[in-house]
Amino acid sequence: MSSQPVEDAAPVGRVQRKRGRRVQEILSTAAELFGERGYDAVSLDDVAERLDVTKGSLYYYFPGKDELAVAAIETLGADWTGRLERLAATAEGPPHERLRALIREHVAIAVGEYPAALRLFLVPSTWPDDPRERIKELRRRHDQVFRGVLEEGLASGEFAVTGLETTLQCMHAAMAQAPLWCGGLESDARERALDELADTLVKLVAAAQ
Amino acid sequence: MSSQPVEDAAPVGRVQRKRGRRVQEILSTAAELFGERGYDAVSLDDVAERLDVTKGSLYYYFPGKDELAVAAIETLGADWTGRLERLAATAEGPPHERLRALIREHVAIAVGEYPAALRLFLVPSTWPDDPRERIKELRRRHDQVFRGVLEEGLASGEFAVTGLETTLQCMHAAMAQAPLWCGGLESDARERALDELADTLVKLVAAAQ
DNA sequence: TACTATATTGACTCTCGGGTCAAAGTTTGC
DNA sequence: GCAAACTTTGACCCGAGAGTCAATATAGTA
Repeated sequence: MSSQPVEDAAPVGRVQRKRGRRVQEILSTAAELFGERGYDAVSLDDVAERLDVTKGSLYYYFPGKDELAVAAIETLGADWTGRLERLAATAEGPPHERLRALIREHVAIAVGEYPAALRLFLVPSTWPDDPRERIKELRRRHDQVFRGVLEEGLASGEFAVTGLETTLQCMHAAMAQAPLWCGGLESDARERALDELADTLVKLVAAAQ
Repeated sequence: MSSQPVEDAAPVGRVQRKRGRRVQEILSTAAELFGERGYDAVSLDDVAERLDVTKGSLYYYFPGKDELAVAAIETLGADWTGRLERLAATAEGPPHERLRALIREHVAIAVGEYPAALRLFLVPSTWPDDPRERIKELRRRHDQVFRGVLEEGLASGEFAVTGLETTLQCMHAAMAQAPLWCGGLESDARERALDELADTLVKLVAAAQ
């Protein structure tokens, strides 16, 4: 929004870029941790330890835990949604196959990398509006990937739903909870469980034939 | 709350029964609070305040926060499941109507009374086995109500599922998250949203005809 | 090399919330 | 009425974890 003087905006000095890279390192480490355990269960000491620095350093880059967490969650969300968007763009086949692939990839990421993602969307309602809005925005962009495929299938008559948004919410909920009940399974059993989950969720859009 | 005492009260003295009643008061108040906000967001001072006593009193009845919380969650779960069991026992009609009624009642309770119930099942994995097992047991009994209706419909051929347990997990997940996305709606809009949710979830068991 | 900007440290403060306990208050039973 | 049992209080301890900051180390630059 607020544009800066030209010399500050475009070609930032080497030092600035280095700082930028450091910020990214911190965010990506923090995203890992928050994705594994959720906001409450991660302390700044935890983040610092995984980065091999001390807590004080983090305050050189972020004003506080909340800001770091929101930025980390945005990093996590951008990564996750980005991968789904790429899949949606390249996947071939009829809508139900593409939808199934999306679901399958989503839960694979959830179970394997961000098992606590569910907790991240349970933002305490005591948080200020700005960060809550930013997290909702992540969710919107994420849902948009699924919504696209759903609308495609609805247009072609291959899908039918009671309500589009409700269907999306149900899918999202079931996928988000997947780590809870198949996180502990052996890898082959887990694969089968996730396959079954995908098949089950595809039923939500089945056209009565 | 319409629950019967969870604790088996063997000892008979008047004093003992009075103590038992006090325990139930505490549990039912604590269940309210934990159901509203979840474990982490409720302090013992909060529980004590709603009971118009001080924190110290709680330690006269429970050895610590965890024990109080687990007992309160069991109270909450017994109340909730009891209401669903009663509904399942009295409801008339074909399986899909009875299932729909169960779903509708479940989300009504979730949204109206225990909006944070979702958090209660996100038990930190650092907890000891005993309480975690007790909470899982609650979940089992709860699922059993739905499983009963599902099996009935499957037996009659009115339902078809990809996998019974997976279907249950999906239903449970979607119902648990309902408070997140229709908690803020006006009451009539909310009723419509919950109706739509119930219709959507019933699709999970639709037999391909 | 010397000087400056940047980055990191570690010891510090502060608050919150779980848990303890002796003392005071209340109820019970004789 | 009164002693014993039961219940509640409120002041206290403690550890965890967020946040602060002067001192120090490192990197960049002339």
